[in-house]
Amino acid sequence: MALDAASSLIAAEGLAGFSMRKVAQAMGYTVGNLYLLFSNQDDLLAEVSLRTADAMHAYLETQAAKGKTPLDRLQAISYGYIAFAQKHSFSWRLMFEHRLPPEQWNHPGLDAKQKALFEFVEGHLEPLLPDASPKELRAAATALWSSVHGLCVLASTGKLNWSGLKDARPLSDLIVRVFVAGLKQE
Amino acid sequence: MALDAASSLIAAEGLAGFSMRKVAQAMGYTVGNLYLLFSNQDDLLAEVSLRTADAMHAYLETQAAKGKTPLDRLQAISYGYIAFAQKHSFSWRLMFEHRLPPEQWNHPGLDAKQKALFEFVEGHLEPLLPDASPKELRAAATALWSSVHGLCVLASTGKLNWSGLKDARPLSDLIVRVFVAGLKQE
DNA sequence: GGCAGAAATGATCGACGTTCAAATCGTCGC
DNA sequence: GCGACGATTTGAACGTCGATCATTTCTGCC
Repeated sequence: MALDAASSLIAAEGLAGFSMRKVAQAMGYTVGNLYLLFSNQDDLLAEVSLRTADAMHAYLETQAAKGKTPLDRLQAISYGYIAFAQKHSFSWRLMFEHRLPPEQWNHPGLDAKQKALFEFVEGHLEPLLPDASPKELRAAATALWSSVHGLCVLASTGKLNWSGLKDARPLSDLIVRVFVAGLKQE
Repeated sequence: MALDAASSLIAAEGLAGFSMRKVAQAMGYTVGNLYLLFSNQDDLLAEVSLRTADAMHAYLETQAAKGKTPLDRLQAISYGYIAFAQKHSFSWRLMFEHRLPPEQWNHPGLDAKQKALFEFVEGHLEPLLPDASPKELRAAATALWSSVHGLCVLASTGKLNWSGLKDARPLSDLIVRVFVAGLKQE
């Protein structure tokens, strides 16, 4: 329930408006108590990120199921990613803006989530590349998903506003379509 | 020289280790003085980001000049981007991790730099797409550069470590090559 | 009721961004 | 040399933050 309060606060105010005191107040406890549940603020935020990652992954699964062809599914996943990032903007951004102190960069949970997400994409890319080796497939999935992620990042931070491109979805379509077409040709 | 001190501090300790007091101490002044030069911390950091953007742009120009063919040049630019992000990791990350308060999202300087960077890529993509309309060209350049950026972001935050892919450059090559190949086919 | 162990508290610390009255400095006329 | 006045610089003060931990409060059991 500390996690509930923290997630709500992040969703409402973002990382900038977040504080341990606000979380404590929202859950009806005092600050000291939070440090009995989490070792520090980073720890709490990492748990919130984990939650968001789970929710996003589940959402992407439902979106992927809507596609008829493999290419449809990849595009549905990309759309879902963009939609999730826009709808839960603060929570989504937390996953990337909250940088753990480097000594625990290899957070076991977060690493596993990252891996699961990439493998999820890999699974949907595989039918389109029947002749690819596992290594090639992994590289292709990583490259494709990094691309979609980059688009999402720039769109969600307003760094594409300078051009008239206010909707990221056509660009997402372009990336997936062109990337898959180029890959088949390799 | 306030900017020099601030840039050095960011380069050395990153956004997490940054404080107005440290900047003041590094330049031999006291904190109050900084607020006569910059309206607040966000303002100072925005100026540091601007500097970094300029330095990066200049560096990418030199890298682009090394390529013989248009495709070579695009790949050289991508390599340069990755190299810059790795070499000046903290400074580069500042440009994206430092999120301005939303009321001044349209910082005139930063927007101009963003635009210049994308148009720079656009200029190098153009020879490869002689038949594209200006709108198609812009979309293609935006998509391509977002992709390279996404790869760079994930690589620089260690979020690709789960797979064995420790070097981002092969993936950069893959993205540029496959993307251009797919585009030609559109 | 009394008591031990668990649970929760909140005063306290140092550091942060930011402000602004006060102190210091530089440069004139005399 | 002196005084004076504007420009420059200071650093104490305010409120908030993450984090700590001695103290208090609660809970279940005899």
